[in-house]
Amino acid sequence: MDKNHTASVLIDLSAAIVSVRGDQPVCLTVPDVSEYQTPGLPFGPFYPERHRTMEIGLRQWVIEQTSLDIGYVEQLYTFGDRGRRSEGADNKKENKHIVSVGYLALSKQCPQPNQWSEWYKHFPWEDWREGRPNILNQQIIPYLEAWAGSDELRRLRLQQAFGVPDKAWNDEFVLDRYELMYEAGLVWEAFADVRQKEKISAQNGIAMQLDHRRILATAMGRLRAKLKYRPVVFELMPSAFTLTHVQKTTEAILGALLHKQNFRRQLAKNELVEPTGKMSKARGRPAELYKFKHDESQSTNLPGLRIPLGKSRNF
Amino acid sequence: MDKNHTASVLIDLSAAIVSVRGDQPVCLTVPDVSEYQTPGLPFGPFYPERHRTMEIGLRQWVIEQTSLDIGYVEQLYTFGDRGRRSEGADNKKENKHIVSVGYLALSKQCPQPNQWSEWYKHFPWEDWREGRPNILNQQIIPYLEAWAGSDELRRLRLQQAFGVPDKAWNDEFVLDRYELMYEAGLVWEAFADVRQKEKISAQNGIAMQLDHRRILATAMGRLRAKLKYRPVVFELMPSAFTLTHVQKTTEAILGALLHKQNFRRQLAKNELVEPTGKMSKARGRPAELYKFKHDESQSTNLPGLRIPLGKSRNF
DNA sequence: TTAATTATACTCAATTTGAGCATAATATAG
DNA sequence: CTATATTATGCTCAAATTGAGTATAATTAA
Repeated sequence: MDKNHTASVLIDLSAAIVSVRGDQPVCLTVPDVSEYQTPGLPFGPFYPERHRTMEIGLRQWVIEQTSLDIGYVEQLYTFGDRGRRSEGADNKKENKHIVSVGYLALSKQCPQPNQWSEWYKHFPWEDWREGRPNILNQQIIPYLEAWAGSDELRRLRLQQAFGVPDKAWNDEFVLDRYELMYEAGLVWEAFADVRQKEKISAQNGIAMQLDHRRILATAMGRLRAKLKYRPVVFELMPSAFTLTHVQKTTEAILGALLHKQNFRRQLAKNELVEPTGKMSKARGRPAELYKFKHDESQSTNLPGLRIPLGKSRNF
Repeated sequence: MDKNHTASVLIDLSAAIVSVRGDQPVCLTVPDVSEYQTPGLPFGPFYPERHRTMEIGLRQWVIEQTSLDIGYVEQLYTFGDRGRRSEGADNKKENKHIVSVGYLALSKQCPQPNQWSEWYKHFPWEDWREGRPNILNQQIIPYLEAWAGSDELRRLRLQQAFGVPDKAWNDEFVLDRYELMYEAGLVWEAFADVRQKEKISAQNGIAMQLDHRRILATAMGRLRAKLKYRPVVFELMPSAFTLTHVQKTTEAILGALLHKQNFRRQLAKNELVEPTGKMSKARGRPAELYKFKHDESQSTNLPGLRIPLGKSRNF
């Protein structure tokens, strides 16, 4: 067998470029021209001859295509089963297989509002800031329970991912939940057939092209996890900010509310921020403006702010 | 420009297959036939037409080539700059670029002892179980300080990675340390030139082929980190074990000693193990034999044993 | 029989956490 | 101008967790 032939692939560098607008985490998307108009993540091919590393390649085309200042970049995962349907009719003209390397990038600003898509429109079950999302009990869980039936392994995975019936919800398991819903046929992307697609339409969040929603799920989970032990929030903050602003940003990403005083205690103890002396002007009492104490290039390795998640949630 | 030509690559799936033999973490290696006889990690090409996902591809050739039972598998990182030297003379016959996807796999047994290589022979500065390794103060740190000179960024990275002069050693920053040493020309792999290679010979740990030592460093760091919040140790344990055995295995991987009583307290609190009723027979007082309470497929997501690292270290 | 070795139970102070109350400083409604 | 809403910040306090031991038990080896 000709190894070089069957083993040759193209590499796409896909980026979940995340920012926070107001109290909503958003993600840069590009519109789809095809019939379904599902948005997709921006991506570019990796040219090994031009770029020494893949991260350099990624930064390159992000600058070219978006002219965004992305500071923090982290490789997420490499997916070999891109659209997951090699039987599908989609890749007719391409003979080559495509492997996509997913990246998470953080951006302080998000200009051109219509290019940015809110996380929780794609994952409505992930935002618990106003309590347990209705969609869970009304749609997702009943369907998944039926799907699991008496299959022991399925029930176990259901318990792990969604916490049903008696375990706690873990905000980091975004990907596990999405994968389970995919397998159970609860998301649009799981169907190759047009008629089946139309049946579930835009329920359970807005779909994305190819495996892009999966990459976004990976990004969300990773960012939520990282937030708890590395000070990456500051990659999403302007140079001066109030402590409440940091908290709101953190809450947006976690999809959960935090105890205010304890959150500040952690920030203070970890000595991550220092006051600028200036004050913010808003509705209530003015707040001190702070700035991040350290060089941002360090934020990957710094000890980070342990987030006070509390017991009961919702404060 | 012909995009399809310049963007086409081959994908190698490289595996750091880790086990623990006695009190030493080991890694499966394959011997090198070239003049230097540097060992390498096992790897196999990814055939997208044959394997639905890359993890399936990896498991496939591991079974074929090693007939090992690897339970836990985790994708580590995808390296686009394989040998890091596209100018080098090594890839003369190949026109294709190679991207290597690194995996971490855990194995309970390690038969054929000579095929397995001890971690700390490749990374002697990473084992702190008998105190701070001499090689640090005697060789590595002085050299790195000279290399850093008055370069602010270099000194900062030195502080981050090696804790000099006043920060604590972080056992997870294995890759950062290796990368720094690579850049500073402290490891064999950093040189393309034969004469330069011979100058540093086998100091600073046994070298490996291509970027394999980098992949191993990534694996070590990731496993050390994971150990602290997920019960992956049990992927390295036999079906029945003593608590001391768990601790010794954990210490081997972390390269640090732990407080015995507190370690057991964590195990007890997290309800990860249950007694089998049988006893071990060894030198001192016999110890209860335990078994892992949960299905091992769960160990990826379980809450895990928070390791009591202590303040002063060395108990 | 003693010493060395290993296992396990238990203690206790220090620290960290979860959860809350109290008070301060501003804007805005009336 | 005063009351009220709103936000910021200081402080308390019990509960839980952690770090670091001491004490004692059950073996083997000398």
